[in-house]
Amino acid sequence: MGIQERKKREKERRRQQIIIAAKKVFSSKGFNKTTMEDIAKKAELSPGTLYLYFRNKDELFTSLSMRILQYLLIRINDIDLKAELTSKQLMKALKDAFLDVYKFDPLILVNMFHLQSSETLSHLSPELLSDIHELSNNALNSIARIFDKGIQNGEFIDRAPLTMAHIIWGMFSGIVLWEENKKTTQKKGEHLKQILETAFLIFSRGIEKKPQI
Amino acid sequence: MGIQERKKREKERRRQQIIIAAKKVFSSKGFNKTTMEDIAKKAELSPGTLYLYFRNKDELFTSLSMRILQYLLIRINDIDLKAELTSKQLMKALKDAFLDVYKFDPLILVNMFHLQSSETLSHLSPELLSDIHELSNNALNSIARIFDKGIQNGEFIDRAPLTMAHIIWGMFSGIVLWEENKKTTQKKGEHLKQILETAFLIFSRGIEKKPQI
Amino acid sequence: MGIQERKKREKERRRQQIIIAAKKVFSSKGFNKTTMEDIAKKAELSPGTLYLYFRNKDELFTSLSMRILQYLLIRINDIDLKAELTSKQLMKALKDAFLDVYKFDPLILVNMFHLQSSETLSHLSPELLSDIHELSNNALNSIARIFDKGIQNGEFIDRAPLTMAHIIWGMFSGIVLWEENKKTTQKKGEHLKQILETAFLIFSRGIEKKPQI
Amino acid sequence: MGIQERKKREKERRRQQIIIAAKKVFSSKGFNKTTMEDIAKKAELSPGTLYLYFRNKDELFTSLSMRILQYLLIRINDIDLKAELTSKQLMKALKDAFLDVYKFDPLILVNMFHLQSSETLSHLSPELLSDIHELSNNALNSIARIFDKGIQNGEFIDRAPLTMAHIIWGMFSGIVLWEENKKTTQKKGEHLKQILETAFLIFSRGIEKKPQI
DNA sequence: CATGAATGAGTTTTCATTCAT
DNA sequence: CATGAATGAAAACTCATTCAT
Repeated sequence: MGIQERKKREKERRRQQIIIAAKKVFSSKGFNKTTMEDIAKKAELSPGTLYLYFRNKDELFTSLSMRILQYLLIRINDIDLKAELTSKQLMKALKDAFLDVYKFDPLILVNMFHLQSSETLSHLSPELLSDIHELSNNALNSIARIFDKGIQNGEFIDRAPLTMAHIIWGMFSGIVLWEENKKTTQKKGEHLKQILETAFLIFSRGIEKKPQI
Repeated sequence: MGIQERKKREKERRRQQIIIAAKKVFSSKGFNKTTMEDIAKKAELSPGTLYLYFRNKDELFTSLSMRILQYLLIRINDIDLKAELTSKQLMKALKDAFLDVYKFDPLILVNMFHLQSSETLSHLSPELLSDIHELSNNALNSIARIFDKGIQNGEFIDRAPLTMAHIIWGMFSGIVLWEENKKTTQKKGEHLKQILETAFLIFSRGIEKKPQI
Repeated sequence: MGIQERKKREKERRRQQIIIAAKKVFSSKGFNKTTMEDIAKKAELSPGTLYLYFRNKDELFTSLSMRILQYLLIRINDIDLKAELTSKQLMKALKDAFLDVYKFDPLILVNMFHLQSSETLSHLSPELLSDIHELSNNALNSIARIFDKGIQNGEFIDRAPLTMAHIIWGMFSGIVLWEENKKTTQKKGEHLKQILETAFLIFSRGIEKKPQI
Repeated sequence: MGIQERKKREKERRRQQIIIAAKKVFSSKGFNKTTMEDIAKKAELSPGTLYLYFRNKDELFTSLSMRILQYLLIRINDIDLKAELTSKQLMKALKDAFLDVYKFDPLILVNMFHLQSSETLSHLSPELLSDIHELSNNALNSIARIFDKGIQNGEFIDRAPLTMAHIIWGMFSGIVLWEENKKTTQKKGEHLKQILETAFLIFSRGIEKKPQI
């Protein structure tokens, strides 16, 4: 059984290797221009091997997107709700989590939006599909719990916490996408971190009953 | 010259026809999976004809994005700053403008984010490229002017108005993207209008010095 | 409408061109080793063009098989039942038809047996599938009618005419396959025409109530 | 040497295991679409193991065909020519032998006809090739001897007995192939046993000088 | 002996684009 | 202007076979 487990771990490691290679190619070539052969070369594997770990190209790219969701989920869950953090402190922690997600991989967010076509979806295995749903729902629910705490406290305005979660995630990813976009099209772009800081400030003030500053 | 003008108008109309067809196909198949033939079929034209109106596929898709920016710009510019509107009323008008943009075309927004892949942009003609930049800058500047008024008034917190414009646009498009995404992947999705209303509420409270409610 | 019709005819002609090229390649390289590119080259077309006329490789090869069934059907239907032919003469005509089918294309018969796997079938369009069924059923029914005449006459033994049709077709194709097989494996093989003559003699005697010779 | 023999027996048993698995996969997927991995999976072995027992794919498939020839040969040779059987009785025995071959393995017959593609045969080892030839020649010669007896008796018409053997084998295998084919493509098909009975009746009458019934 | 991950050449298939009509 | 058949380069994907463990 030790052997079986080790093999499983190794298989998973290989998958991650490929995903990392794919991410690198994707970052430099863009989604459309990235071929399976490019990825194979970067991963120092043969094209055929990729298909031992991913059913098809769409599934490989989808797995890429899942990594960022997984990372977000981990970071969110790290924000310990049990500890005696004030809502203010929780919001700060949430902001940091999001900024880390961005640092983790600015371009992978872009990739996530390729998931939305039903054409792509139809190429995915049902398991992968439900994994994605579970992941994103978990992440949003975790965020919602943070807001809920503030609402219970009487510190936040009384709106559906899940809706708030959707808004903060939408705001975050929208800003990142838009600014990455600007960066490539106009070769400038405000300093993104600065924009995100302001965005989170506005959001925080927006949900607090008695915002200061 | 009357003839020339009519011809020009007709040419423009045909372009719009194609853009509309492209948008429809794109929304059901996704950017990557949409082929020129798909679009030609939907527009009831031959593939070759598409190339009489658009230099190549990338240019066609870019034109798609420009429509929404154009529409947004028109709606924003309709908000008359000279009139005796309070900042509150201006924010309300801004919200309505965004909601109209969404109603105008929920799916085309998604398309806009495909522009950012640098490989697409490198195929565009310089004119088209600068058109896009001008459009989006104009729109953002118009929004920024609204915020600026509120800041001058002392009603809004004192942050760079252009940054605020970026944030509201990012938030808006991010939420729309995310929810449209949910709709296709999970076949459900909160009622988007509701989410946007809450989002604008939070944003408004977030930038007001003394938020009520 | 004249134009439309001409185009349709030309399209059909092109299809036939491709089928003929495919047949040639198939005959010299064997089914498994024949690639789409081989066929394209032989037809002096590009690989992509093949896919304008056939959905995929299986469909192209299936169309190949249909030609022989079509040819058989034509030849069978040429045998005029109304004419004052004796059963004996009808059998002679039938034999000649089969020998012509063989001369038309000895190897294509082999190809027909690739149709039988459900895996292949699943790649075919439903229309093509039903075309095949219709064709083969028509051919068998036509043959059966010939036998029926002899049975009504009292010249043939009284067995289900359709069963007889199945038997003569099975006998014919089985012998052809087997001998073609021998030819390639053993580089010899009885003279096929001779064997078929004897086979038809035996069959004829077998169904006649009072066989001579 | 007892050990050696046991090892040899075990090796042979394993070969048979693989052949049986191959046959199952082959019958559902067809010759061309069957992969070595499919077979390995069905045999609950790894792909590599297959190559310990068979030089390559073609050799594996050829071995499949040999089984049925071996079985046919055994059954034919069981028909004891020395015993005081009339030609009629011999024909009956022959028919039973064929029906048994069919019952033994209806699908493997199909496989035999894939041997004929010359590209497959060129990959075979010379030993295997001559084994096949020997087997099939033996079987046909045995059948021919039965016919010869009837000819000598004056009961059968005077045609080359080997030709007759080819015809009966072709007829038999052709009918089986055709009907199996029908079964998979049309999901119906006359009852095969009935057709074969009629076929043998017709054949018997066809070769008898004075057919009854 | 057995494994099964890896290979990589070979194949099918796609699709933006062109061009003769 | 409009067509749509044809292109062909480029891409995705397959699978018989090998080999280190």
